[in-house]
Amino acid sequence: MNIKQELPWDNPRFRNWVAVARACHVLERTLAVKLAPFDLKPAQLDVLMNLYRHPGMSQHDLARKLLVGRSNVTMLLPQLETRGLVRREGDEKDKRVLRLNLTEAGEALLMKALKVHMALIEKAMSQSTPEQCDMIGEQMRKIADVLKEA
Amino acid sequence: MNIKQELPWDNPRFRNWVAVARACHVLERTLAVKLAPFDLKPAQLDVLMNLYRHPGMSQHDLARKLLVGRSNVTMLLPQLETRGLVRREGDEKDKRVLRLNLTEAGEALLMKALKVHMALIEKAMSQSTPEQCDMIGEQMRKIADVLKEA
DNA sequence: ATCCATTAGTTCAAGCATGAACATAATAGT
DNA sequence: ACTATTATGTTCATGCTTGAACTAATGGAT
Repeated sequence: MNIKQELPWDNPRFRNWVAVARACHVLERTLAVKLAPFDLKPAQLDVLMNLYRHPGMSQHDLARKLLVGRSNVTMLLPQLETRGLVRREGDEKDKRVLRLNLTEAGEALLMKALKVHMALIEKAMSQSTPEQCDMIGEQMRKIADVLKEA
Repeated sequence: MNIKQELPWDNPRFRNWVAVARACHVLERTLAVKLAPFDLKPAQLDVLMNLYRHPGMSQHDLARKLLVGRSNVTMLLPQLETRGLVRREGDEKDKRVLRLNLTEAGEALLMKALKVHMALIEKAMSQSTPEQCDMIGEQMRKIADVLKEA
């Protein structure tokens, strides 16, 4: 049997996925640079975005949304809390969980950072027609679903 | 002026890009799990793949291909060299550069790991038609180009 | 009531990636 | 030839993420 059985580089799926990964990587790095003036990392912006959309969520739920470990959330939050961007208060009924909310300052900073994030994504996706863009999103959601069951 | 000027969540481009980022994230994590039996990280597999396709490349070139810093490559290579997967020899003409090559063992391990990688990507992209898949790749390459000039 | 399993959050050590500062080699200008 | 600039690779301190081990609270079974 041939060692070099149909090399991946000849496979369209492979080549195209590599392109996806590269685009993600580049956009992530670029975002990090653009967020530096706000003293925010992409991961921190993700936290603020999720708390804005889901006020009062627990750290566990946040970790699942962000696709990271619970310990990561534990390490991430104190920084934001100390900076007065996030408020963390224990749940009355279940004393294990901590309810997370944005402060005024947190929401204000989020709005400023979102403008930068939006502008970057607009720039990146401006190459695609709305139909192409929707199709990409649809396929990517399918991929995430398929892999989550793996 | 309204603080909540057209929130990003209503913007198709934003929503769809978030899907791209999530899909990337999930696939990367899944790949890490599937590569564990080979004692390989995704980043290390990337190195092997690039050395296979571009034998004799320098560390600087490798760093650019991988979109990482030069120091990262410096930290990454000794592990692979010690394991006998990669050979590093100084260039004759330019004594600054180190020429990188896969060993027999490195190539053999790469082939095994590639099967896993390919299978994962096949599974993920099997949802898309070949036309959709190509279109996605094309758009993503455009995105990477647009952002690199940023 | 008591025990056991589950769940939320924390702590900690290890592994990675980064950027700045550095050493060395090549090159261009004079 | 001599100097200044540029390029390659390394070192090191920092910060991020992870997974395993831990504490504490909840809930269900007997």
